[in-house]
Amino acid sequence: MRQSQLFTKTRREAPKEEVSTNAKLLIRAGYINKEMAGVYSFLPLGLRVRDKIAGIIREEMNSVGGVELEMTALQNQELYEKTGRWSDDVVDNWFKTKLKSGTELGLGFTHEEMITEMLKNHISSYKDLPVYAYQIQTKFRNEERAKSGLMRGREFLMKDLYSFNDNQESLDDFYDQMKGAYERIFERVGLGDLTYITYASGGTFSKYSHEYQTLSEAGEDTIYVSEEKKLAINKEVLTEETLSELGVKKEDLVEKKAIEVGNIFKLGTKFSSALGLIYTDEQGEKQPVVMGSYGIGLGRLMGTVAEVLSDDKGLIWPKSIAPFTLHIVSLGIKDSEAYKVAEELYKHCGEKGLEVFFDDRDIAAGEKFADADLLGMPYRVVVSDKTLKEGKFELKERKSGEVKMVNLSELLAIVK
RNA sequence: CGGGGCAUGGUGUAACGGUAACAUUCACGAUUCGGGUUCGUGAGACUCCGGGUUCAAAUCCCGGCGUCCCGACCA
Repeated sequence: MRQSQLFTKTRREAPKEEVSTNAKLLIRAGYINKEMAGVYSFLPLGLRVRDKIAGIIREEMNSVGGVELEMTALQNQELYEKTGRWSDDVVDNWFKTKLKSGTELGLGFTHEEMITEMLKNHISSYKDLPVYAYQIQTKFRNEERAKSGLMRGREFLMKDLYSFNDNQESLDDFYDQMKGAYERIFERVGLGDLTYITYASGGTFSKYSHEYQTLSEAGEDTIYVSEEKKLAINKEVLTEETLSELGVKKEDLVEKKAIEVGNIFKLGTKFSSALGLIYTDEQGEKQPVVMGSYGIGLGRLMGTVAEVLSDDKGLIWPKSIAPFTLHIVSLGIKDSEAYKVAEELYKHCGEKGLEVFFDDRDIAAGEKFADADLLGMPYRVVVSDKTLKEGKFELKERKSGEVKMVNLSELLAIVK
């Protein structure tokens, strides 16, 4: 893509009301636009990042047998009455609205009820199980306090997978597979080193649920990390009992702030019993389906990467989720030799299947460099009279700042 | 939901109770061309909304909306 075609503009300064690093940088760089507290639009570059994240999540969900669908945001009251979750006293972050007829509706903050109800049309025998269905869909939560940019929003895209198994053992087995999938997701988006599986409160049907927590001062959660075991314990379940069960000593744990980037949860038969999602087993007995749910907030994940992988100059995207891999900066004005060479390079890289962003604008070099740093593509290549004289390209890695003079094939090999 | 802060051109900041200023941005013209170059000319504001005090309110007081932070909450 040519930068001259991108309508978003970078800013020198972040809006004063934004304090969090992720919001400041993403707004300054033109990745997102704030509509109101906790509600952000995704602009072209931001959308590309979010789509990349979605792609990684899809691959990993599919790899453990997930099948994608999409449910609606509008949800009906009756369904939630059956599980007791319609009342504002029980769920305090509902957005509710009404049909013209006066019938009340809810804007979905989650989809356990809806998918369970829907699957009654599709599951009746043990032969129909397991079912692993997921979606990447917009959730609405009327948070009393939205905060920290993309970290806690009122409208946000979430991947939610729901598992349906015939018994606890098969649920447990799938649950472990999901742990693997989640680890791979966080690894692939560049947060692997900072992300810990974290034991958290499990609710009615299981002792623990698991959160994936990424270390960051911007986090809302306090966790206790065991570096040795590569796990953490949420403050909310830090008890003697937990410690002995996990085989860790209190003194080996380090208290840290962290961002919850994902969570997985065994639901048991809470929803299937309440809504009547029943199957017939091999013996002809009726049994409630055993469920689990598994969430990742895409915006929050993107915000987390922006938060922990950036520096004072701007964003630093891992190649896997960068909007573009290579940022070509031409320092020549239109029709100059440098511009022509840069354009050739742009076309050539495009033909090679590289995702390239071409700064073809006729502005000062300093501004281009500042923008490139702010936008944070993994690699920047400069084409100028200086580099032409040497017959090479100047390649800079955003993360390390390392600069190399390379020829075309070297360039392609590194950036690939 | 408790507590606290902030609201002024698109953005960031000034302005003792007395004509709203500067930077940036934007437009035009030069200049420059490896780290937001330099200069000129212009454009852009019912100072968040509603009340009140005062001869006079961006400024003081009350209420509201918005927003940020701390806490509480958080499948």
